[in-house]
Amino acid sequence: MNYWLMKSEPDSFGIDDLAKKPKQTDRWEGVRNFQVRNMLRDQIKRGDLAFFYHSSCKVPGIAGVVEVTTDGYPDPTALNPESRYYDPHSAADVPRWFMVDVRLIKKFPHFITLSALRQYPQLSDMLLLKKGSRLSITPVTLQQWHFIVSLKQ
DNA sequence: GCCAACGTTGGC
DNA sequence: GCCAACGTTGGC
Repeated sequence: MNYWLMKSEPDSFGIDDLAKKPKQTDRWEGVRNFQVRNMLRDQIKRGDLAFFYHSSCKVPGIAGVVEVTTDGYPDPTALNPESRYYDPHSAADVPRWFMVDVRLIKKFPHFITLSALRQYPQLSDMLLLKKGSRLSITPVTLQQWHFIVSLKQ
């Protein structure tokens, strides 16, 4: 079992939007970066856990925990010309983009801000905090995971 | 295969 | 809105 951090812009889809979905589950669609695609296709598995991170907003940070409920499977929005995620280079028989489903496990009672995360030397190696790190999904180590979930809430 | 130009991400 | 950092594209 592995741990991840998944970014979403709360202005378009935040943790409260996930909470309103049936079964508090939704597709994590629209990833269009090859490194992240490879993670979704090959590494992220049903049963993995991930932090739900709010990015590109007034106060970025971790809002809660989600569970990955599927292995990676082809992202149908890539084939839909009406979708903002449409990719004309994608084809049904050769899927180019992948996604997983996620289910809300817990919204943190207190949002953990990015600036707070940066204060802990225990997290200095966290990929999210590395300069220039822009991937929308990053791995989290077991140690980092336990440290963050144990922060006073 | 190189690399300039361009596009995107995302914190600030 | 700015801009650093990084990814992608495409001419050569």
